[in-house]
Amino acid sequence: MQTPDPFDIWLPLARAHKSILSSVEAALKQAGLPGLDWYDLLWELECAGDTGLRPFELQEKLLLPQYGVSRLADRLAKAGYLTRQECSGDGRGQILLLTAAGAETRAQMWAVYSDAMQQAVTPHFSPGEARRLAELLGKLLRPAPADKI
Amino acid sequence: MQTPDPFDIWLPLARAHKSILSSVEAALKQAGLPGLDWYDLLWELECAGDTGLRPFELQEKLLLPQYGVSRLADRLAKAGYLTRQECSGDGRGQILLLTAAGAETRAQMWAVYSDAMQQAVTPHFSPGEARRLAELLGKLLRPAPADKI
DNA sequence: CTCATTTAGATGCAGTTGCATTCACATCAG
DNA sequence: CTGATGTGAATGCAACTGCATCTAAATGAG
Repeated sequence: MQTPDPFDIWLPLARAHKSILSSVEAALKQAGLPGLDWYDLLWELECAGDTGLRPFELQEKLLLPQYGVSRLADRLAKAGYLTRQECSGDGRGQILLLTAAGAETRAQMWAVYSDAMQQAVTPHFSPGEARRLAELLGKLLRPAPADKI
Repeated sequence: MQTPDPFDIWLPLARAHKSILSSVEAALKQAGLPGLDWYDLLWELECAGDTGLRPFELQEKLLLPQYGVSRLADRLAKAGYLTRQECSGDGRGQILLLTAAGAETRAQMWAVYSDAMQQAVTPHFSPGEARRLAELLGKLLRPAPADKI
């Protein structure tokens, strides 16, 4: 029972990622909608509701660098999809809030996004395989079991 | 037995991809080496040997847009890692060939790349799980079974 | 309180990407 | 041969990214 080659996982994972991503991005562009980076931010803001989110919180949720969030938020604000509100209690900070236009756009994007994803992923698997794959991918995200490092 | 949600696969896949990718890129940068896009191209050229490769062939292998290959090749050429040779038989084309320096760099990169990948992936799985995951990811790449579309 | 350190966020600059266009050669119909 | 169409590759421009740095406010030691 020899150690398996991590590239047997990485190579198909990377290719699958690239190919799914580009098909979804193409569908969004085709529909005249923004890209997935915008979607992810809009979605997090929608989840956060009236409380909004601080940029540094988004940074963790979206796995983006600090300046990435700063500029992404700039663009979304310029598009009217979010507002920056002063942060009571921390003069350095700000709170990002979704606007109605932002929510609207997110909803439109969702229709396209979910449909494209459905087409890109579902046909390849039986329900059992899909469940198993989701489970195994999940293991990549959790911290590794201590005894295997 | 209802249809599974493709996002149960996509979300962990995307997160795993981003997190593995950034840890590997960080390791390469840390070692003062170029990024994975350079590696991929160098590797393909190495596989191609003396025959070399046409840019449009790399385009397919690397899933890059035409201008992406054109510019990536520019940079690699400027670094001395490949040479462009006139293509006998097609006056529009060219043949890209790996140089000794390119091969050397690819080898150095491989040491770092494979080690980082090992650390990022292996600890999360038993050998059986790894095999199964590789197999399932492979299914995402092959054309979908006709009866499931 | 005062000064040093840390944290939230913005930004200038250089390098990279996406898009559309351009150029050059190839191919093919007539 | 001649012009129309197709294909391989480069490039100008605008948008985006990474990096390093910068400002302002918070925190914390003395």
